[in-house]
Amino acid sequence: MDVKTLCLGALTLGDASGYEIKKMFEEGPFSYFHQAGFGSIYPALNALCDEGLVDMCICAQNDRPDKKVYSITEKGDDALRRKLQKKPAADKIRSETLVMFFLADHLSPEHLHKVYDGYLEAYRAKLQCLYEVQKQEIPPHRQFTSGFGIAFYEAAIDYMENNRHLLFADAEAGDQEKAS
Amino acid sequence: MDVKTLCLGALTLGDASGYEIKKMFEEGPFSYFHQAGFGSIYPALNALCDEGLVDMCICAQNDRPDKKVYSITEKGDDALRRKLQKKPAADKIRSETLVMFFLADHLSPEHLHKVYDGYLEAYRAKLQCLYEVQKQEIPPHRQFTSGFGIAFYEAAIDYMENNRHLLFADAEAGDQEKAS
DNA sequence: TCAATATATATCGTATTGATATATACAGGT
DNA sequence: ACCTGTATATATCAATACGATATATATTGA
Repeated sequence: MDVKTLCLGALTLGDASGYEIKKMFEEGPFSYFHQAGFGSIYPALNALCDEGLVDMCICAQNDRPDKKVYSITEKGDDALRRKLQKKPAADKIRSETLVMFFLADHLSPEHLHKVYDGYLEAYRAKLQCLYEVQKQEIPPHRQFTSGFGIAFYEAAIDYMENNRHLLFADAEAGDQEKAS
Repeated sequence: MDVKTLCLGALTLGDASGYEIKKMFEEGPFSYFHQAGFGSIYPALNALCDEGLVDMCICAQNDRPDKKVYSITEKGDDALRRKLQKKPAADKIRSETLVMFFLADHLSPEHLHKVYDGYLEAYRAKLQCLYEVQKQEIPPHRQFTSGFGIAFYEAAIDYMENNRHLLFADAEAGDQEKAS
């Protein structure tokens, strides 16, 4: 699924600028199952415009820089439906933090603690974002999607809190030896 | 975290060929938190070899094609430790399936059912892989890591089974109208 | 014998990432 | 008044990664 398809999907929620689409991936409804950066969103929107799948109009703002607002066309909606009719690719997860946990014996205990604390905090923040999303009135299939994210984050936070000792077992064994 | 670092990390578990490293990402211990394809693994191993971070020896096999077995050097282990001492980037999840669920109103009910069934099945298979990993004798910090994956997959499967009705709510409302 | 599958490496065009540049506007400190 | 930092907003580009394809050997089952 390329960024062009993702942008079309984002625009089915309403007209938006490239910057606003980026925020949907950063802290909005898409944030826990996909992401895209400016370097792929802006070229994608330009390409979609050239293909007639979205319309663009420049919107002047008083208190902020001007923005380009995009809206999906009927042709764009058809193209999106065609692209979504395919078999989805397998999920791709890339967690540098879990790589570090997996190789914890190659990290200093201080760094490992910092990484653990930062990860828990990031997950709690993400969970709060999702609670906000689900407060709004949304159709059932999107309740399902944001509920999925909530279930995932809650399980992850719960697991981390209750199994902390496994991760720090080696370091704490070292501490005990020092103390005795 | 680039593929070179990931390959170094994989080689801390023991000597391996490029093909074997790929399998670690596909169904092995790395499979639920990172992935890499041949197109990045083979060039990465060649680069690591040129830099002296891994050694390579060609291993002739009777019943299979020859393979190139790589092993991490002391210099490679130092380089890995240095790279792991940095702050990890935020997790990146890309799930085409969840994009489809989010845009379920743009899918045919038949396709949506197929995608749902396929996703559940894939998650159950992944969970079985992780149960196998955890059966083996592994140090506590790696029990933590595979346990994290198990907690995630169990929560996801549980959520999907218990909230199915939300995803298919629109389609079933349509069915009821037809039936009445 | 033929087709399919698993093992094994390699390459290449395309797409994405991540960093950087540019610019406007507002808020807060000195 | 001036400087810094932050938020908004768009754009570009080199380095990297992806995904498809090609090639080759060996085993298994029809």
